[in-house]
Amino acid sequence: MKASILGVYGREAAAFKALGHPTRLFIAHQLGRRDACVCELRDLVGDDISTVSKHLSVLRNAGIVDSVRKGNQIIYNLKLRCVLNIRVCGNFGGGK
Amino acid sequence: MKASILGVYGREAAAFKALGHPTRLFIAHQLGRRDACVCELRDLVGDDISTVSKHLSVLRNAGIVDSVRKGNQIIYNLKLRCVLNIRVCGNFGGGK
DNA sequence: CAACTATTTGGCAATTTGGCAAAATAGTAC
DNA sequence: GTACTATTTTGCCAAATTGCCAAATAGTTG
Repeated sequence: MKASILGVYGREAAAFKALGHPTRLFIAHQLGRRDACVCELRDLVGDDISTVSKHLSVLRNAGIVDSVRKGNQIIYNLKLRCVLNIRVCGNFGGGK
Repeated sequence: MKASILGVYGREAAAFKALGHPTRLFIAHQLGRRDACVCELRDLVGDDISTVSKHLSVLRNAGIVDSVRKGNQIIYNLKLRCVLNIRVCGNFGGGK
C-alpha cells in the first residue's frame, strides 16, 4: 500500500510540496511574468540571497523552474508554465 | 515585501503544502471518490491510525476536507473538490 | 594575474514534520 | 454505571526544513 501510494502520488506531491511555501509560490508566479536572475528575485522577495538561491534549487529539483547561465548571472525561467493556472479553487474557503 | 508575499500567496501555499505529501494527496483523491471514515482510510493507507488522523487534521486545517460525525465514527469528505482537477502538468518532466 | 560581481554551498540553530505508541476523549450498547 | 469502538491528543524521537552568515565557486574586467 505505502509503496504504491508513493509511486502514484509521490511525484505530484513533490511538486505541491515545492510550491507549498509562500516565497517559492511567489517566485514561480514572478517567473511566469518574465525570466529573472537571482538578484532580481532577491530584491523582490527580501530574503538573503542565499535563501533565495536555496528556494530556487528546491523549485528546480521539483522540475518547476529551469535556469540558464548568461554572462556571470544565472537566469531562471518557469519550466512548468501550467503552474500559473493552478489555483486551489480561486479564493477558497468558499470555493467548490 | 515579505509581509505582502505572505498575504497574497500564504493561503494558497498552505493548501499546496497540505497536498505536498503522498499520503495526504492520496487521501484527498480517495475522498473525491467517496466519503470515508478514518478507519477505512487507515486500511487503505496502511499507517497507524493516529498518523492518518494527523494527516486528516492537516487537510482540514488547510480547508481541503471537512468531516461530520455519524454515530461513533467521523466521516470525512472532500470540501475543495477542485483539488481533483489539479494536475501539475499531467505527466511532468515533459509537461509545458 | 588581481579585483570584482553573481551565485551556490556548507555549516549552524531554531523550528517543523512524520510516525508510532500510549493515554485521553466521544459516542454506542448493554 | 461498565464495556466497547472510533477518533484525537500527547509524548517522544529522528529527520527534514528554514533562514542567516561565511566560505567557496564561476564568470567578467582590467
